[in-house]
Amino acid sequence: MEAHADYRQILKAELDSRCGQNPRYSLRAFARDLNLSPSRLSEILNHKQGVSRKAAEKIAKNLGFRETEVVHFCDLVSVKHARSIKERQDAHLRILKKQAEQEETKTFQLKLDAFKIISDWYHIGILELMNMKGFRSDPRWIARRLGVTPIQIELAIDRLIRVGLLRRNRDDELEAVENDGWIPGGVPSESIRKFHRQILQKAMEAIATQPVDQRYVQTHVLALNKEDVPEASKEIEKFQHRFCQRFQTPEQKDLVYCISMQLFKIAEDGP
DNA sequence: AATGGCTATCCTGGGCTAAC
DNA sequence: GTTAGCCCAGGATAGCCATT
Repeated sequence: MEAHADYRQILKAELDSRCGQNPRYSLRAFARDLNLSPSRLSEILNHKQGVSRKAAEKIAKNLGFRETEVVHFCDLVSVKHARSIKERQDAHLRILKKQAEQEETKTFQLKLDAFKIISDWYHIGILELMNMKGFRSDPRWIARRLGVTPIQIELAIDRLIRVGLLRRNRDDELEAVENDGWIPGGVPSESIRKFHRQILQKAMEAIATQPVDQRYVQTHVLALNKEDVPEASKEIEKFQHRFCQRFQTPEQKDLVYCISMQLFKIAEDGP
């Protein structure tokens, strides 16, 4: 059962779902299945009448809810219609508790998703692949291009949809969602380290497998003053920004490339 | 504790309108 | 004509609450 603020929303959603599955299903049919008169159900759905906890329990059971869902449904009813203040307050507290639990689960899932997205390079690969000419939403097609398994791609797509970086349009085709580059849920530093390790691994593979005319690998070793390191980092950042602006243009592309630059210490001056 | 007023639920039955 | 959705009236019932 989805989280709704109102028990009427649950009933309407259920009716809607049943009508979707069976075009001949109706409010009357729903009333029959819930063991209510059609007029009574109509009045409930249209805020003309309320429901007692006892009646709510019967309805929830007729909807096939699990025990905890029955209680939650009854609480949503009680908070609106219970006659005693205490019963309404108790139901309200239970609803708040349940909402807090659901929020916690959702936040945790988002954090896990964000962690996976930044730490497994092919998530970003899928998003970049979408800018390619002839992009196909077929996980097998994407998997072949990125060199990972279709299952990994399917899971990655689900994850990207959950965090709101991807969506499916009416034709079930994947679409990137406009965003400012921020991944919901925050990104733990360990996942960023894992991401960089994977990219370096990919660079090593490229050196071994890609022809020279299809890759560009340049390394310079130079002596630097400690106080110049921040400025050097800033210059690399500026270059990468300029580079991406020049090539990340709206038209369709035919390849996905990775530019990765490192500036790190390989030797220190002696004591 | 018993009582009565008040309010809301629950149900029945009938009727209206619109779509098929 | 049938069906569906909605509306209304009216009565039985149940729970709350203040008063006695």
